[in-house]
Amino acid sequence: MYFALSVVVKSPQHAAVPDRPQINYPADLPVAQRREEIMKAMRSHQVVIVVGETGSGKTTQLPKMAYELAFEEGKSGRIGCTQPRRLAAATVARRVAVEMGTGLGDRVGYQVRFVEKVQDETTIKFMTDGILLAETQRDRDLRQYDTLIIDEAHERSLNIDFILGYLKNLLARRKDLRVIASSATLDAGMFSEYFDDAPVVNVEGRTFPVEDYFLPPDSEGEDLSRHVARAVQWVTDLDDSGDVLIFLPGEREIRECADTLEGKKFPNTDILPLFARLGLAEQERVFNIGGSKRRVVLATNVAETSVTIPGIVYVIDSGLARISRWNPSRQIQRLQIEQISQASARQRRGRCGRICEGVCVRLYDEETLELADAYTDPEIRRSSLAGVILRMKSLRLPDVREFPFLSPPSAKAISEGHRTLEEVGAMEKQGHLTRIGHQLARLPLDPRLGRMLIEASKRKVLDAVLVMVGGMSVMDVRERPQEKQTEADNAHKKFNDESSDFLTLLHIWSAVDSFRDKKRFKRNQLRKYCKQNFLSFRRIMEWDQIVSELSRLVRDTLKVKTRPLAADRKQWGDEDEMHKSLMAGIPMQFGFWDKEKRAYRSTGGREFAIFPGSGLFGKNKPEWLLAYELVETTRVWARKVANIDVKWVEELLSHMCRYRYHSPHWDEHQGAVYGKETVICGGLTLVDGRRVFYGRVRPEEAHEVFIREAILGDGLRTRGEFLHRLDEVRAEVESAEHKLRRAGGLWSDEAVFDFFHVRIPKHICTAKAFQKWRTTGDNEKQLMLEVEDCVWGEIEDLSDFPDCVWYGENSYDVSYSENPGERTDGVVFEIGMDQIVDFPDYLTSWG
DNA sequence: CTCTCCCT
Repeated sequence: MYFALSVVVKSPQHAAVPDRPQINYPADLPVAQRREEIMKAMRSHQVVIVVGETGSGKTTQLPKMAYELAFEEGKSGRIGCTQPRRLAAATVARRVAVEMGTGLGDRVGYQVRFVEKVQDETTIKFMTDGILLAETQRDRDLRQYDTLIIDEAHERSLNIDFILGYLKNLLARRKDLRVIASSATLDAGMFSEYFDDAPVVNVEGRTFPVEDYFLPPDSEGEDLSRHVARAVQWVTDLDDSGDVLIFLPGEREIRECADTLEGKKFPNTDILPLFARLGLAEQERVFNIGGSKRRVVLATNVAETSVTIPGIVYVIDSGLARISRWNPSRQIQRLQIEQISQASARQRRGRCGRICEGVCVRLYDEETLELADAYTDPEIRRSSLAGVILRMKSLRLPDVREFPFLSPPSAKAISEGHRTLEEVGAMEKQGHLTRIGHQLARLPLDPRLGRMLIEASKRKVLDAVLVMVGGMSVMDVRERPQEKQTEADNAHKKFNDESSDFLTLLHIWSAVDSFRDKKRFKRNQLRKYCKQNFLSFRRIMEWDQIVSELSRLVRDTLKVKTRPLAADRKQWGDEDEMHKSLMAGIPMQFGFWDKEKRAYRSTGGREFAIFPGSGLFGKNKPEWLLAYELVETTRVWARKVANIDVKWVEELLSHMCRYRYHSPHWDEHQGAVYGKETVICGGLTLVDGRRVFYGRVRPEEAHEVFIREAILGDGLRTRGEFLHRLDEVRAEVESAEHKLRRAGGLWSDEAVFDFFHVRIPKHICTAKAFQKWRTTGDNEKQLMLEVEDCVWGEIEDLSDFPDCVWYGENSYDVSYSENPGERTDGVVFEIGMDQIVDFPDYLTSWG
């Protein structure tokens, strides 16, 4: 039931434009009925907001309207239509191509990662929003487009928010550009206000009514699976044939609920789990409708947006979802179960009522729904901003804080993004991109992963690290079906590397690689191998494509050639160098096993445990680990780890280490000043009290210790003439002290220290260097000190304190000492036995 | 002793 709209080609001067195909709008689509209104709004405004629920047909019909309008205005540029997901971009393009009667890739085309079906004459181009974003790097004004349609804007992904902000700026520069933001959200006011009161066109969905029921947990505090079972029973009592879709937060809950439901033995029922990590075959079971059994699908959020399950009559909503939130100050991704927003609840409810009237059973009460957030926080408020900031810098956009984001990110998140970029050497303190930063901006990777590649190229281990980085950027290729967990674990064991999950990736790669004939995979054999070994064929293919793409880009941006990873491990390259390369991207992601705490302690006071999916899980804990990604669920898990040598941290991160030096002392045997060194990085002690040659690290302090302990403390093995002089002077001063009854009151170590300090060159702190200097030229002469050099101020007249007293013909030696309380305290005359008789009495009272 | 979902 289609009806054709006759359209008149207005102006013949655009005859050069290719033949215009007749544009038909399926009349049963609500959006077709709003065509006039939408086109009118587009004629009079640069930006139009179209709000339409699923089934309104906006995704397929808006591009055609924009095409019609562009033709009417004689524009020849493209209409770009973005989609959040690759599959959607491809399938929508195919549909629209059919509706417009052209081949895919001709007038209507699409581009997603790895696939480009676009030619010069392509006028309507569907693409993922990531592709459009990438195009801003090559063409800042997006000149190829006259119109851009941003679909599913309500999803508020990082890409969408960035594109909206970018377009807001671009619209001022390009008055000819037309933008349509299309959203399923009721709150179009926000978008409208954002785009300076852009008109909003509402299009109703083509859906059947859905009844709502609230079935909160019973007063006993029943657990989720019993609660779900009760809801399924409730639905079954109503109708035992309509298919049911149940929204649960995660795989574990799905598994538990599946077990409980199986136990209840509902008649004629298939229990089908559905989540993104599920193997292809198991996912496909969800799409096979028309069987005789009633299907109960237990799904995560995949079923909310990404996967549309046909034939659903009943939705059971647990009201829960795992939501990822990046904690910028701890640099940990939290993945906790949360109450979903009202918008998300509405989306889940909308998954039924598409083929007939539906029922939505909510496992919470009405008040909970009313109290829930209106919208899920947009992704930009929940993610690390390093990548976004890098991209903005590379596009030479103004500061992040001034960028017109729909929801501006927090100051904390912004500064963390900057810090991360600085950490990997992409940005200087002042905020300028470095050479590395510019290179990273050209790689379709998280900046941290890109940094690993750059480092690997320097360290000559690029081929291996390319495979590792590719493996880290795809979902785990290992599959672990519920029924065959131990079987899968056993199959995976042969890939496990005992010290590194990153090497495990290489082991898997090289196993898969053997199914290549030259460059191409022998697909059938590989598929069989994957099945036998519990690997995901699809994700392996994706991995392979990413590695090829990256090696091409690395060749262009880093000007380095790559080669396929060798079959023989011995030719992979230096494994230490590989791990050092990884560390360049995730410098602060290491930790050590704290035996007492029984946990890994990481930088910034963080703690983590090895994720059970790691090959290092349950083994004797390596002392130092490198951890890619910390995720907090039931506890903080490190997903992929490798054993590292703590020395690497110091070697690579000396600029982030704090070095503390203490206990310098003169080592007479070595003839040098040694001390202790403690190295701390991110609050972790890497090295505690390592002996260090002090002259290297603290030359001034070492020089002082040398003077005090080697010279003043008599610690030199080769004593020069000046030291004998020192001894003499010291004795002289000491004697004066006794005469004056001022022990220690004249001699000043500090004065002597100063004497040597100004005369001995600053760099000298070893016996050898000193000896060389002292024996050169007249240097030693400078060191011959006098009494005046060793005392504070002037010495009083000592003529009243003779060392020898004459009486008649006899001379008596006199010594002085200050030993209060002792017999030797005071003046001592040395009188020979033969002299006693002549010793004058008055002398003893002298003084 | 286990973790939502996309994208360049």
